[in-house]
Amino acid sequence: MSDLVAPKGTFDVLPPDSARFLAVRETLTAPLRRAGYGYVETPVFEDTAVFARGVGESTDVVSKEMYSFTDKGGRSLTLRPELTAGLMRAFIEHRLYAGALPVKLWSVGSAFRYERPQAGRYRHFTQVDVEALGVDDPALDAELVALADQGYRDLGLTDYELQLTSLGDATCRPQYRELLTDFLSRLDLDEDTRRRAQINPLRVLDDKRPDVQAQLVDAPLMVDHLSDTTRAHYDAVRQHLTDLGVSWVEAPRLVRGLDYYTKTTFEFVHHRLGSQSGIGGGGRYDGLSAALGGPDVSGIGYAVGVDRTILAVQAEGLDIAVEPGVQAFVVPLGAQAKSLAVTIVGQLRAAGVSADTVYGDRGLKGAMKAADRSGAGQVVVIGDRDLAAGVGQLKTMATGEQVAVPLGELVDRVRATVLP
RNA sequence: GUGGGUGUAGCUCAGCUGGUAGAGCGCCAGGUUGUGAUCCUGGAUGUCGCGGGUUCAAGUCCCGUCACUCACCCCA
Repeated sequence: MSDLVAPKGTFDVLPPDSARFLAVRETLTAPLRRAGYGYVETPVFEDTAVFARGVGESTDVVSKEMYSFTDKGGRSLTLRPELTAGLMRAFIEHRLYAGALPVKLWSVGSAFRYERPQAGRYRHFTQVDVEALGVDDPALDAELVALADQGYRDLGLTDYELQLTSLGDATCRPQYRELLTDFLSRLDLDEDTRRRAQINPLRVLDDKRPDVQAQLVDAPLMVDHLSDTTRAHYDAVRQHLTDLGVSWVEAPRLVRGLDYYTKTTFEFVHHRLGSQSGIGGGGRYDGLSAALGGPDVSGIGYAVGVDRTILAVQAEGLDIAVEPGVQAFVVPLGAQAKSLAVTIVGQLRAAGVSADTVYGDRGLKGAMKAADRSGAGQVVVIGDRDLAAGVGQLKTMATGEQVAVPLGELVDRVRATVLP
């Protein structure tokens, strides 16, 4: 084998599995298009400052997981570790905030983080990203959450839950943070955790270790210390979700690793995925636009991990999008028939029928085997004997029946049989 | 960054206490010089992850290394 392999933590998506990848991406994004969200593409790399200022210097993502490099012009660029900051940068750069609000956008694409690979965690992964910018309305929070949920349900997923909480805002979070810091300072924690408590005390709350959790049972929770406006916002979001028929569980210890989240915060957790169980998540962010030099507007968004969602689909045994193959196949015998076969295949395709033929030297048996594998229901066999008679043999694979059809009528006949 | 497991054919894996590499599936061909999916027969494909050591002899034992994988951490 060659010593050239896909980089650590990356993988290739190949047929037939790639059909599942396309189908999942399509199903997850269809609800967004139905809800009036517009498609956006932004660069895969951005000025490093977009993420440093947007995602937050204190986050693990920025402080140790970014693929940053200096280009030949001396610019510091970074492969995007998530899509939200780049979309927000575009929102500001093109002054979309000056138009009708909210601005509803979606995107899908690659993101990169330098992490230790694990089940469901890759250095290159694909996210569907959705943002509704410029309006702070709990109904909009609920819409986004419901759209994410709809995507999962359309895939047939059932063994997951929506975890929901509120992270407060600029007025109540600092107060709560002090309370929590004070509480944590009295606990018996290892040095790593202590350091984490200083950088972002909220993150200690979702530590998975039992001994840590045991100490946290009496920890103060953000939801108990929300300001009146934040409380009202959160209550309204939950009421809207109920009205939309979306179920959730309260997750007062839910934390997000990105600094910009405020108020509504949520995560979809799948139950059969091992430790990387979050298949999507997001929340509202009040400070992100301003942090990137834009106007002080609020926004809400979420990201769905396409790769993890595929793992969830497989874990639930949902057989999505088996490769359909082609509808028709042409088997030529001899050089003369071969050029006719190429022509017929071209005509079939132009007529909207998916079709294929054999390439390379194959005997009839091998060619029929290829026809079988192609999934074609209708197979045209043309040999010298048929050419002399001016016909092709049209075979229905399921029944084995075969009839002679005049060459001039073959394409129409196949199309009539195959297309509704 | 820390810890556990695993590396043998395209895939899934077997290979006992060291004796010179196998099965099933898949692929190709023949049986059927004009017919697939079944059946029968045959064939191709391996630096046994890599490097070093012990030994007459290493897939097997020892050391190192890399990769994959799972968990912590982190998060989609």
